[in-house]
Amino acid sequence: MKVTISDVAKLAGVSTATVSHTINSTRYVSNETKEKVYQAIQQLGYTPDASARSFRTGKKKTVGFIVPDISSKFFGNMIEAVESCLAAQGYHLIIANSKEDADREENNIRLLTAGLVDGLLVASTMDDFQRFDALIPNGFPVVLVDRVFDVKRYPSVCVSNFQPIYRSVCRLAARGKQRIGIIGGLPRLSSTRERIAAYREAMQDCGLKVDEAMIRYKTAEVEDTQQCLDELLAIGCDAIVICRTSLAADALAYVHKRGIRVPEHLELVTFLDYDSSLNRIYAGQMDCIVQPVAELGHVAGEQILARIEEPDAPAFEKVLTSAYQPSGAAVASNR
Amino acid sequence: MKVTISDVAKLAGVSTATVSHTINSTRYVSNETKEKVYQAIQQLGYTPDASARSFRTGKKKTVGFIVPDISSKFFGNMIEAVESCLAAQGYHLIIANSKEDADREENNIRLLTAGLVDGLLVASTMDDFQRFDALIPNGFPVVLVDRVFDVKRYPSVCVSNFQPIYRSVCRLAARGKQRIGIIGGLPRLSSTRERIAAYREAMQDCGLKVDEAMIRYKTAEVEDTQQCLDELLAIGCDAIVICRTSLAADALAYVHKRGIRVPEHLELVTFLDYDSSLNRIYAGQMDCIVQPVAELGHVAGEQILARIEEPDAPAFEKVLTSAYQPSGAAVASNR
DNA sequence: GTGAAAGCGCTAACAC
DNA sequence: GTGTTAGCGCTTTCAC
Repeated sequence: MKVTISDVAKLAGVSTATVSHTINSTRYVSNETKEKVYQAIQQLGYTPDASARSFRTGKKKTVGFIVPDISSKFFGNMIEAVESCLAAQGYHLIIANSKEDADREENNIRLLTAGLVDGLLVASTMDDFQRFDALIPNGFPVVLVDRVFDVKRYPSVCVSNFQPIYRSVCRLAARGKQRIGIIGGLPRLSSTRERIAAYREAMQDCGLKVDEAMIRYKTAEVEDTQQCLDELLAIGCDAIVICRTSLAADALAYVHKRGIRVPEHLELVTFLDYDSSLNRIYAGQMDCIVQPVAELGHVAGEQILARIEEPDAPAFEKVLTSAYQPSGAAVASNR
Repeated sequence: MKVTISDVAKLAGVSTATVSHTINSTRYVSNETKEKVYQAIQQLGYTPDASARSFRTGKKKTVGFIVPDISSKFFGNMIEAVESCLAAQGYHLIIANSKEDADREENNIRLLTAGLVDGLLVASTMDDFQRFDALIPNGFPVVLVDRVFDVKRYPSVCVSNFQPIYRSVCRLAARGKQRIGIIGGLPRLSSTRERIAAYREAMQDCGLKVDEAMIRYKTAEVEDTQQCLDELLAIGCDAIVICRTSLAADALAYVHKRGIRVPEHLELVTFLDYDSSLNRIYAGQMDCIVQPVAELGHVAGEQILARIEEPDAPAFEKVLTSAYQPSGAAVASNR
């Protein structure tokens, strides 16, 4: 049978209120009484029931995090940082995987906001702000992570996408590259759009012509990275910017297979997770854009906790900056 | 203000019982009444409160998973599979990170079993079964994942560690290798112990001498993979078996840096996550042991759900087998 | 075919 | 310094 607070109270010869106040340090209890209570708790092996407690108080001590891809290094590292941050404050983390599917995301938001969590972190796969907004109960604490909407109604934590791409293109141009291609991620995501915009702007600023064929997207339809590469190489690209870590390995493998040498025949710039194994092996051969994933997670965790305390604080936008690791730079060793 | 079931009942002109039965399909309700209830729910925007519900029913529809390293590809992929499996049955996943620290694990077990989850998946970092066992409330559904104890009181799902290592060593020996080294993971883990045991047995069976210096462990103390490698090379190893994916990249990078060619000068065998980028690039150069991570997660999810339904079912042990990908084999392409 | 009402275990007024 | 007690929102037994 389950041991309840009144069992403890009975055995200790005090009221349930006293037991509650004792374990929660929520009002003065004499040392003598405390002693009796702890004794009884010990003896019965009592553990307060978390679900009764959260039902009563309305606080779940739990945060939900909806990610588009749990198993990726990018979100994996972020999840780790978020969990650390929450655990330090006695909060738990519920993970939901949207798999880049808006319907799944919608479903997850509904389930989690219905009394399961105190706040929600979302790396949204939605492009429609109205749809997202309609799902969030009034005043429910939400922090957007990594991906934002045009309408800035929710606080967000993300990484600057513009600057590193702009800089990459300029560096390539300065080294004499003329036909710089780019492979983006899902076109609907804010991060992808920002990166492509940066690419266009940099190309123009460097006096290079933007050939629309040099802009490719890695979508579900374009299954094969190889195909993207073939097409870019076919139209004479001498440098390629890769916007997703997950493509970098495929690209390198394929390029090697075709006997194309990096960076002599083709220059590559890629986003890379800091502790990706690729980073340790290939960093010297290409410019790498390393996003501060752990910091992103940490800040996201802090912010959602802050909003749980203070749901009506004004929305803010926090933008972190990526590290830039030029080819040839020494690679920091990693744990 | 929060909309409750009685608000709905009032508006619909029925009792709360009827509302409850309507939304849960738990007893007959006339179509007419149903209609009224749904109408009221719609109108008020009612959502049943999950925490009241779980308090009342005792079912949280939530499973905890304590992992030693959230951000690793191995556990990341497993988490993904577990989440899929649970989500399909309407369950949520709470993730806790023990960071290979027994005290953190203990704390997590305590917190999660205290009314937060219906069942627990644990990839335990503990070596002391008594300690672990004492933490689990009587009859609480638990499934051990990837790491087991000598005492088989809990059901478990893991991967055969013996066979792939044994086979690797035999293959290396057959190719004429004489001094085969091995770098294991944390010595206290069941997986590590099984692998080292397999190594010893295979070496003996192949008529090779086991030099204790050829058995190294990657612990927190031995910070550097390079040091392990240097020492193994110094004592003349002509092949090395690497038991942790995370070491493989470091090892390859270092070996390349030292100008040692694989597999001409040194043969490598490594555990590798299926979708590791290394897999796609280096698989041809070394024998790889690919663990069925997703299947592991899927089975673990199934099993914990089964035990939540049937907590007293006899403990079982499920052992999955790794795939063996010999060097030179074509690498399966990956999403 | 539906309603009334008793709690689930806990916290937090309010009372003394 | 401690006790009494009213619920939190829901499910479910018992009754009609």
